[in-house]
Amino acid sequence: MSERTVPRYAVLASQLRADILARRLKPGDPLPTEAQLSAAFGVSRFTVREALRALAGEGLIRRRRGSGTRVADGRPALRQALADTRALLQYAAASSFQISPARPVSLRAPEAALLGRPPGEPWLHVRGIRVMDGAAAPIAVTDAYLHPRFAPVVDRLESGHEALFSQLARLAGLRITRVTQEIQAVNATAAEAGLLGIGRGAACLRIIRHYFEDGDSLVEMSCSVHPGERFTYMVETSG
Amino acid sequence: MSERTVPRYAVLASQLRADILARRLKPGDPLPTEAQLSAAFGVSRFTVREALRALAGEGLIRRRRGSGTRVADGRPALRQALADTRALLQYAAASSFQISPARPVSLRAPEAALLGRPPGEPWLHVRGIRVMDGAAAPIAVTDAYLHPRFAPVVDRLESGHEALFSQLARLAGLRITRVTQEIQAVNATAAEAGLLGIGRGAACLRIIRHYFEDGDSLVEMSCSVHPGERFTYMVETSG
DNA sequence: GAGTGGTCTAGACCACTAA
DNA sequence: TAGTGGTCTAGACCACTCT
Repeated sequence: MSERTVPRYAVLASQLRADILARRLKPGDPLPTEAQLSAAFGVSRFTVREALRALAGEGLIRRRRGSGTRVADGRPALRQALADTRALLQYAAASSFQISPARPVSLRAPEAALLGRPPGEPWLHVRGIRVMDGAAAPIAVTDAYLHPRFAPVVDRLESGHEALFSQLARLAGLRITRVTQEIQAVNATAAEAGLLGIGRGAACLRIIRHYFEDGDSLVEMSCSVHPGERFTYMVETSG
Repeated sequence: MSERTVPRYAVLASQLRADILARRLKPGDPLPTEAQLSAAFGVSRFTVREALRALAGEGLIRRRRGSGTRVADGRPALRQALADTRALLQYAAASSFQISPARPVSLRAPEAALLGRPPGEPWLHVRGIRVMDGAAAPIAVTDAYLHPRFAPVVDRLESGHEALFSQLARLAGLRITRVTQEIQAVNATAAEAGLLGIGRGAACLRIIRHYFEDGDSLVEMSCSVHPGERFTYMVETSG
């Protein structure tokens, strides 16, 4: 009765990730060596390395030849929060999202251009406001567009901590394999300024995301606007 | 008389990358299968996969189980330009950078806070303006801070297409292993607006980068300000 | 059913770090 | 010098796509 289709390296990575996020392994602490992990979990060194590669890609650990592997220091919160679709979930978990009821729209010219889609295309529109846990002012206003095929389930979408695409995964078997993001600086419009509680013209980060399913079909788009002074996007890369 | 210390997968990746960037392989074109590449280059499948993994990470190719590997479509220009330090070089190659002479500074309070360093710390400061090839208006004004140990060579830094850290690699054996980036939206100051030819208060992307060498020693920092309407930061992730 | 990429094993040698 | 992570080989089985 063993699990299937979830790779062993992913299981191992989740376990180590949980240890780090729960601070059972603290910043600076050494991880077991590859040989030790390999023996302890009864998997090959390849599998161990795949797991550690994932964690390194998320910025959670740091590796050095000859020296070893240690838990990365630095803020554990939003750092590299958007490294991959798994990490996107963690980001969503630290904030909550108040959404409006979904309604069908056909893209008008300006939003079509913004999203890079043909005008008139049908989508399901949801407007959401994101607030970090414990904070008062919102960190984003988001316009999300869902593929019309989700029409039967959009009424069951809920506000809260769970990301939209995660809810859709549960409700409709959606499986995102790729996300593109375009990040730009824009001056807040009057409407955005009102929603975010900032001055008109204040600098904002606008992040346009396109979510693709297996086989490159576009299933969700979103345009988020974050107040400049309340939001920093962090990326870390090694190579 | 073979090369050393440059891994075979990196050689293979460079070769395929060059084919793609030179459009000998066009968007949508299929790449040879892993087995074919393995046979053609006389390396194991592992080595082929490491090379392809690198290209996929840069957003240059797209892979699908059962289906094959194809050159990614979409703008080849700045997309995922900052995926890793190698790609950073390509980004620098498509633009040129006019720099001022380096001079020693000790960080004043505001810039120290911005860069996350203690006030008074000694660095070598270089101011640079970046212009895309063939364009008139600049896409960035950058303040770079180099580690004082580079003092003997900073006079040999040149304007042009080569990135600062790449020049330092050549001149002083620098080897960057990690880069962190913080991206924020800010309103242009009067000084920035003047340098960039935009209106005061226009939304700009500010990217603060920290460059680390082997062993986590900080060797370069930079703060770049890009006009919002001329610069988009793109990220693509799969998982 | 043939062929693709994804996962995984059991080895090996090497570059590098630290003691 | 002993031990680390980085590279690499030669296999294997599987999930998936395409026909």
